[in-house]
Amino acid sequence: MPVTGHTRGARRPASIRDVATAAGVSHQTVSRVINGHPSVRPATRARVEAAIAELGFRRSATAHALASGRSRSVTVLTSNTTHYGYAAALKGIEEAARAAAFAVGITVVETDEEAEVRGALERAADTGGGLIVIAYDRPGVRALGMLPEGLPVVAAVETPGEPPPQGSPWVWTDDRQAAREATRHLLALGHRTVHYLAIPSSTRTSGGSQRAAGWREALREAGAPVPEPVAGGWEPADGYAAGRELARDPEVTAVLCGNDALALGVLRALREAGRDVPGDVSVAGFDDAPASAFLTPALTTVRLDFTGLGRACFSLLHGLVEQGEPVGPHPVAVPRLVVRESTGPAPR
Amino acid sequence: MPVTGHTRGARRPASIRDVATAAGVSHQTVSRVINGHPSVRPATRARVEAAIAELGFRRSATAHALASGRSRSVTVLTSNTTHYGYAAALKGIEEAARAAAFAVGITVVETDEEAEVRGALERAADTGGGLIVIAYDRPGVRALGMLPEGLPVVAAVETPGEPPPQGSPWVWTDDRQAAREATRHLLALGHRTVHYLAIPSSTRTSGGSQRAAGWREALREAGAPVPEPVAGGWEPADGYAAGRELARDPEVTAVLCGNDALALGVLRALREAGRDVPGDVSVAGFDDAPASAFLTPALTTVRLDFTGLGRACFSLLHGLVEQGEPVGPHPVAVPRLVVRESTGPAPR
DNA sequence: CTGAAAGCGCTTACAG
DNA sequence: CTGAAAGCGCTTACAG
Repeated sequence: MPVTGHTRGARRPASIRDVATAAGVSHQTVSRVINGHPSVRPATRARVEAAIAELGFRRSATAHALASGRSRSVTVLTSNTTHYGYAAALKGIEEAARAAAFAVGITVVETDEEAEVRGALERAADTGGGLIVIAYDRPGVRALGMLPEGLPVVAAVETPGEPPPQGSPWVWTDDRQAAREATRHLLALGHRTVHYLAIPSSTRTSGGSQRAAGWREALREAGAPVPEPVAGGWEPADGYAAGRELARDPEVTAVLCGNDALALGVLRALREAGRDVPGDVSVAGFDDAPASAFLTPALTTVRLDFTGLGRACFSLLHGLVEQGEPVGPHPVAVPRLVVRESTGPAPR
Repeated sequence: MPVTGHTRGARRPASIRDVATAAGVSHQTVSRVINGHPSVRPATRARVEAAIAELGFRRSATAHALASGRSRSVTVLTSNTTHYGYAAALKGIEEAARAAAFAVGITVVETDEEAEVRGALERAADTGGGLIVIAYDRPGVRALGMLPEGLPVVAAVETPGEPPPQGSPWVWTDDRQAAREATRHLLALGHRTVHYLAIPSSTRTSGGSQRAAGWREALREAGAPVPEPVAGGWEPADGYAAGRELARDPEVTAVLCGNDALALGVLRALREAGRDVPGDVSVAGFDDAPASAFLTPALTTVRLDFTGLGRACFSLLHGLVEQGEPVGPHPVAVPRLVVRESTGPAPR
């Protein structure tokens, strides 16, 4: 038989009314002091604060949310929590949220199906908190397209190019420029062209991301041939599979990968095929994941500050919900190419 | 001037009362149908359901939580969200929670300071949901020691050895046995002994974890000398630093690492020092992270099903809050040693 | 500066 | 099988 009642001695958490009684004021006054309202006499405030301390009172977040319609919380909508960039952004959001005493919820949306996305959005709206959407891929972009009105949201996007929904602040890093730089680096090494191994992007085609765009631009600027981008995935295994194909083609001497995990798989495939890196082919990645500097060969890659981006997302959101101020789009740390051992002069 | 009122035409979400009016019943009856209460006449139920569909009604999770004192949510308390094991466990929890339509919150606790841990616990309790604590390290273990009563909690622990707090279900993998196996594997290859590079553990000393215990047991069983465990960290950079030291000692021919990330750093350090793996020294890891099979040499490691463990945690918690049933400790998938290229016969 | 009233959207006994 | 009442713990106008 399930026990429902409280055991004697089990302390029900103190409510605002318990505090009021203890301090000899109305619960309304208690509400004022916990909300930092200015018009409370110092002596009154002191009494209330003493009662709060004594009873160990903590305001119920759920009651607060219901009554006020708002809550100190943020939910992050993402399609994934483990891939390096996503995990790092989540980490940045969490750190900033914790510092601001905001609760963080996470809702992952795996597809861009309307019902699934809508459900996630409605649940987020119901919390009375804010929303951060990681819009690097289809589910995220879809969510941005169907935001319920009144929901405070900031998004981490690939590019601020598309029309911002109802003036929501967007945060991004200049992936395109970074890809262009990485490609130029490879071209400057004497490679005739650079092949691109793509991660799934926010657009339908694997060649539609900002990274792909930057790569393509650099190639065109240099008058180099533009090979078809090859569709990769997220994981080393995907890179390995693609790498085996790439290894067969003696024409490929340089490959830029959409992330470091793919590059890692490519490295392995190349080695198995007997092609030396960087002697025969150069490989570069994106992210600068913690492992990348310790691979052999150490990976040339584009350092992206996802954690900083996460923090920026949160601080923008915080401004939005606290001050209600309109906040503009907001770029963060510029990506930086880190040249290590996996890229070198073109063969011959 | 902040706009407070609703714009004309902006739809306030339908409440239980709106539905009641539309269906010609009391809001109480609406409550019954949305909660699947049996005693509702089919015709009545149908009318209510039609009204729900028409108005697009969704029950407010926060009102539900306040009124009932319970909510369909789980908060996971962890010290980290990015290290492989933690991230994978979180992923498992999230997937299972999503399938059960539970919201998931995450609160990270970086230290085992009492105030910090207590705060996190109280916030979790306030949600009216359940708690999953990842207790592989000090913050988590500390949390288990100060659980508020009445909070449904399940923990992922290193070992079920310590006294379970108020009969909470614990989930674990047999890390000790796994470490023992890995160590035996190395010993069987002819190594005189095996060095252990530790991740931070739930106990004060780096040699206090279950992994360390299993390693030590295997050594003792074999009558091999037991070297002092070396304190590592979590990241490849930590493994690299430790690896440089290890590389100096010609006596070390086999090293077991507390996780794959450390092993990756050790691999690099060894190579830089001119020591061949596995020719001169064998290296094994723990986790079987996605990258490990694609390193060169491919890493011998212990495969741990963290995602499954996360799922198990959630399902236990689900049982706890839905059926109120007491649930016992619960082991999950046995770890499995995966032998690849980084371990081989002892030199000479 | 402070209090009495009403209400946020639901649930929980209690009647019928 | 269904409804009227009270209440979850807070906040929001409204008075004074």
